[in-house]
Amino acid sequence: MSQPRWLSDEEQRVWRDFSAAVGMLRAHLESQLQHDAGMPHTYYEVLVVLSEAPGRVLRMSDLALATRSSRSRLSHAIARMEANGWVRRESCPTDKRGAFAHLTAEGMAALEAAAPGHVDAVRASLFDPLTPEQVSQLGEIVAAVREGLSPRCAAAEAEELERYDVAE
Amino acid sequence: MSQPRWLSDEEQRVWRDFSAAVGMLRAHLESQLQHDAGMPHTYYEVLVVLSEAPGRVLRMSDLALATRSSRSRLSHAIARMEANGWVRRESCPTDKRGAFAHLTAEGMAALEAAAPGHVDAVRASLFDPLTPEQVSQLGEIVAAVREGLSPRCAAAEAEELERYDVAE
DNA sequence: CGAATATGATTGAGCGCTCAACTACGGGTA
DNA sequence: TACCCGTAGTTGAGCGCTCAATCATATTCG
Repeated sequence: MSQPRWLSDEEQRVWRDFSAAVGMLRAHLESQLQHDAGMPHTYYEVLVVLSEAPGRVLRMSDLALATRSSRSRLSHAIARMEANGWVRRESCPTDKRGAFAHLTAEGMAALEAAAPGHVDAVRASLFDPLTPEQVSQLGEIVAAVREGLSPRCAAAEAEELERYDVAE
Repeated sequence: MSQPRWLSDEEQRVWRDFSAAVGMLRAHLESQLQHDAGMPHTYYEVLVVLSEAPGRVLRMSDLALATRSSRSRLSHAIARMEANGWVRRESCPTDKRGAFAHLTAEGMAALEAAAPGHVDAVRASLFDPLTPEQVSQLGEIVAAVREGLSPRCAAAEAEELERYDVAE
């Protein structure tokens, strides 16, 4: 750990290309959605998850988990989306702390209006440049990265807690 | 174009995993840099590019190009980084509109302090979960995506201009 | 030359995100 | 019952980003 292990030449090249490609992809999709549908990509993801939930309703916490978002971020997001008429908040009768987020008809309409353009953009910028073989390779690669990252978060949290224990 | 072409099941699965993996990776690296070095990843990239430039100086426009950033974003960023003492602005004598961004010794020190932790995080979260073969596959994939995205930007710009021509 | 246009860079407003409180409620234990 | 801690969700401040407008200087062309 003391001696920094730098990246190999190939790793460095791959990392820089990766960083650039992902950055450009994000920027491209973000701007496409913003221009054509007037929403950021994260809001789009919220609409997608809600639209697939039974009854188009989800507890805030579950929605945050499904969108890999913090509760705070989701809370701010839902506030805006509620102002847009895309979502309605409902309080939970069994747990008075809880809140539901309910997709409205207008929210569903906004999603349906946004989806085709977004899907086209995703295909054009990600899948079209790749061979079918590369698509399947990419599938395994991102699955491995995701796998490696999930426990890592847990470990970081544990370390964080441990630090608190030591400090106090 | 009129009938929306949806993603295949595999494409959808790959896209969602990709989106999740990239999001988690970004969040992880961003928070690591913010916690350990007190800077966002974009500032880190500015420091890297400046540190590799001859004389550690670059024109604002060139720096924006190299970091794939808008001039506006870079201008705001350099303003903060100058306040941090990491960068010094200098006016260009031959073109009075121009400005140079010059990496200071403190900026170099900040980069050197941040680099090992960041590189460790990149390796741990991206390269360690992958086989060497997957790394090389990923290299070709991101190169293809990047390639596909660069002309696409140019095309979008052209279309944008055309729209203005038609409108007025 | 002089007017129109193009280019380099900055600015301010508005938005989404993070972080650290904070409120409010639920569940466990003495 | 009363207390304490954990959980659900919200809030406000601060930051980085985008977008459009602006300023100053180059360049092009009638």
